Amino acid sequence: MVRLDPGAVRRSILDAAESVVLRSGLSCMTLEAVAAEANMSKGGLLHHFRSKDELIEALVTRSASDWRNCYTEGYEQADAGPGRQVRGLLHHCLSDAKDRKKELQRSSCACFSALAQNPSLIDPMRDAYTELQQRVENDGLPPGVGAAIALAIDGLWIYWVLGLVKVDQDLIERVRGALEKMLELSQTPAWNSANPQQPEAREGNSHEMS
Amino acid sequence: MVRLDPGAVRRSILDAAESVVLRSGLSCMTLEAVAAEANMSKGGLLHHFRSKDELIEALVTRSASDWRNCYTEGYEQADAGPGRQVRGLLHHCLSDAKDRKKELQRSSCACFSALAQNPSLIDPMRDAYTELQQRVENDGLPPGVGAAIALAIDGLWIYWVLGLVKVDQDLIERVRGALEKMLELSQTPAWNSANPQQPEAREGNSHEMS
DNA sequence: TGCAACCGACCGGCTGGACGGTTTATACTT
DNA sequence: AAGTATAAACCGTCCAGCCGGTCGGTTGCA
Repeated sequence: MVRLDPGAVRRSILDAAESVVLRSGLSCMTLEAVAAEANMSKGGLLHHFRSKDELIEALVTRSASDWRNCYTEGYEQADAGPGRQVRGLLHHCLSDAKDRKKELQRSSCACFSALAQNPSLIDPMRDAYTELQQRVENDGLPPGVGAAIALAIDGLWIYWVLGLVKVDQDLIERVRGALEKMLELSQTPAWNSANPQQPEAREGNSHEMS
Repeated sequence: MVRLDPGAVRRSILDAAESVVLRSGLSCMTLEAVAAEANMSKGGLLHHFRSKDELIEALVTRSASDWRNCYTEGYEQADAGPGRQVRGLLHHCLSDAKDRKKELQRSSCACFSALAQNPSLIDPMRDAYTELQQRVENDGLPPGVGAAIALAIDGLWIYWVLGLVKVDQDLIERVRGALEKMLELSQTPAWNSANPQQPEAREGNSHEMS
């Protein structure tokens, strides 16, 4: 048995926890179950995570950082110019990179479940999403376009993660096609001459949804 | 004390359960806590729901039916013609009908949490979303457009429900504006002449995300 | 009288966590 | 090289609290 670096054990425990959640749901994510999945005893597990809450927190943190990596990678791989982040998302998140996506799905799914259990741990996740929102707003596109595209991608993603609709490759391609056309047209004069029905005079409330 | 119709008690219990989940998270949704919130004893609660699972199932079912009502109402209120369902969504789901939205948020949030506990209860929710997906695909718009708009709206909705980003009225308006322009342009020749980067030759895999 | 609504005490199983002990690997000493 | 010290990693048992669910009883409307 080769000595692993300390982080590796923690990672393998987190993997185990995700497996348990994915297989049987959050209510089955007991310390014992996680320990068994990680091939160790509960005592050993508690040596690495001082409490169940700490384990859950680590789960969320890792998932947030995975997500952050995902969209920054997408950004870096996209050509420079307006809409770089959005193009990165479209290519990176709707691509066929099966394995990485599987991993992200695992972690996202477990993370959402964990957050349901303890909503106060949402901060790292919110930070990641808020950062993406800002990146996309400052992407050199007309207002709302980047946000709309990012939202659609996230919607698709969450549908998939939660199993709310069957997300097949056809749906992905149709959506991707529509979003790409939107992206392209948003950079032509046609976009600004478009005349969506007048937003009826907004009454002065500035209430926020949340 | 006026005699309430039997459904009313069940509804008030469901309301109580949602309140508990919203206030303290799923892990605090014990029968005792729900009963207390509903001003009755645990025994009384169990008289109306034979088990906790039955309570959760009712929570999910009600939330799914609320959601279904939301988008069918939107449809009915929209003018006939292509994109009716999508326009209904845009108007209905991104509108200022604060109260109804608050209610929907409550039920959605609690429902998602409950689903984390027992994923096998997802069916009614999936049915509602799948139906919407179909309605939107058969809405007389170019392929993908309706789906993309519905997804963006849902993404926004889920962001808000889960508290993943701060969804303020400005963001809503920007997104709504972009989606409405997309909707309009999708019905002009400019849409079909748009030439999104060729989807690279699809390899023959037809794997689905889920 | 009957029946539905409701109460609250109780039970048993589960689970998080504490804890004392054991193994294993590295560091230090001679 | 051999012995020894030290600490980290890990184990398995135990306990106490919690929580879902049961059940016998009570109330109050029809």
